Amino acid sequence: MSTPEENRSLNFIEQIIEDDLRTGKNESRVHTRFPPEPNGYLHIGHAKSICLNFGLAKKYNGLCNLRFDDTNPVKEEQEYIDSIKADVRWLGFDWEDREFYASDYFDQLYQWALQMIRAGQAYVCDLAGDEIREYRGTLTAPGRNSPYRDRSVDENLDLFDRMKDGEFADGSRTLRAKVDMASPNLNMRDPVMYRILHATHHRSGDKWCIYPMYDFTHGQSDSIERITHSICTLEFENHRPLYDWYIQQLGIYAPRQIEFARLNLTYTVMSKRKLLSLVKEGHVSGWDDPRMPTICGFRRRGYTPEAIRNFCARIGVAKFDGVIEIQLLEHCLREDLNRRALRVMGVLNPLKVVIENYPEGESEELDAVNNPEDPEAGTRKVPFSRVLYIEQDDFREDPPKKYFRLAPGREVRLRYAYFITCKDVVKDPKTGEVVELRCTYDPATRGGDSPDGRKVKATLHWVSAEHAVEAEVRLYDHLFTKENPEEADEGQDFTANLNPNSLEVLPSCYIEPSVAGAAAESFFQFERLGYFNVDSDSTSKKMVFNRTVTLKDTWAKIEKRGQG
RNA sequence: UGGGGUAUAGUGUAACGGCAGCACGACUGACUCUGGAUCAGUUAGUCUAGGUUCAAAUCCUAGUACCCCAGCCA
Repeated sequence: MSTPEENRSLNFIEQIIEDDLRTGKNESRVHTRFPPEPNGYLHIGHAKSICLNFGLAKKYNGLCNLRFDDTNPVKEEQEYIDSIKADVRWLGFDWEDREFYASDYFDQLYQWALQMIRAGQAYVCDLAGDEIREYRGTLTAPGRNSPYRDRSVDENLDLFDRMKDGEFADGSRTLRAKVDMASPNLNMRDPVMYRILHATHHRSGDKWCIYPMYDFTHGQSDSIERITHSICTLEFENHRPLYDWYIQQLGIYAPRQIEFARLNLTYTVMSKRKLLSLVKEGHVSGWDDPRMPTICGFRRRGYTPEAIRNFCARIGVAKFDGVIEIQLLEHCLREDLNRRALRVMGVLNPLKVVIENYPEGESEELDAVNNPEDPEAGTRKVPFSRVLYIEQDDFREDPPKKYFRLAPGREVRLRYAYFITCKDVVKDPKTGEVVELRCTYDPATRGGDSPDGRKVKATLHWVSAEHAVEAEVRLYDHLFTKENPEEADEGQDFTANLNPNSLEVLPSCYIEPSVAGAAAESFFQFERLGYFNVDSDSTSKKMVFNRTVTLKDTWAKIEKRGQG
């Protein structure tokens, strides 16, 4: 038995594995697998499973397979297989040559079905779908045996053969395991092993018109691949007795199924069915819409694989079915991006600033550091001239208490440039809106420090109007307004909780010229505005940036507190 | 009136009969050419009721709450 010291900080799966390793089970091998059904794109919940399965294999010097659980041809497509492989790779995992398909086991599975028929453990059932349901009984009442349960082996063999040969219509017959119609576990009440499906499979084509069910496939696939620990989510707990039963009847290598709680995140949904409907009903632009919790959605949004992997490591693995706050994921991203994102200056909502005492038609270049946290990131030149843009939020005509930024008569620093003082405010005569600031600069403060030791309370980011890159910026908010959109009001569609303000497009933003030509999916922190990612999917002529995540905004907090 | 699971600060996760710890969040303060970051600090927890024990989150008993299962989906 294990001692507490050895087990400290291991999750429950690691404890099982280490116990197995100690007792020499499975020849002391660790072999896991990630087994998606190719019927949709991978989401952040799959990332948890991927990190777990590949992570465990790596930690214990084992292997992890990629296996497509493709036993239902009507839902599966090659497009999904391709996206799944791309997403797993992007996350940073490698299945090497171990890319498997349950459909490659169809022949073997068929032989095993024959073996069970011969052993009197399986029979062809002529009951229709609703009849099977009726015979199954309910949660509290036992089921009844099918009238076809006692067919002879020969008749079963003959019928099953003819099922395979396409003699019968979809739904007219099934192959069922003879287990126990009175079992309290409904999965054991003579589960269907094979159904008739005259459908073209994305890989095996029209070779088969009968397809094995999940339960008759998964454990055997694990067994064939000699998986030691078959890790799946909690809803399969009720299937474990069947998983074990098939393997025992067949007398084949027995992997161990272990269940853990799937990931739930606040302000989003995770079920493939719901994500599919968001795509199909046009609530989002596609599976890779930056608001989607899909892996490719997060990628386009500007999440890094490192951040997602780190997130998966932090949330841990347990059997408690809870909900993780999205703030933790955002924290992991900020943590990563803060280290690596280049800082550039950008203005989302421009306010024109004219430096009255700066000569017209002239400009100069100033040195700016690329990342204050990383000296190796170096410096760059930023052009300065008479007409600039600053952020509208950085000026208040009538500043509230504790507001340190620009206001009439006030002096602030333009980052890496000069101290400026606001002398005058120009308003639109019709709307009264502030449209321009007239300022003066102090040439002695070049670079951002005053030789006389004068201090300013705020530092603003800015861009030179004539040099700036015009860009389109997309600001994203949570996809749903509710923390748990699944808990929609009784009978209400979950889409009722979609956030109508989840996407805001700012068409006329100005970014300093150093970003020009930046590669897609590179990221920046626009000083104080958040982290941004160059969008790879842009059809606009301008550069398009997605805001990946905001910085923590202390001013918003101060303001809020003032009101409260 | 069935079966299978799960309960530890707001959230997630440790502690495996011996000081309830960590992270995120929230709140204070320091520092700062980003009101960011960083640093320091504060906050807050064992589902309930009994029992065993010198000692219980942990073992026992009885409850309670929540999740999953009646697809020819996975």
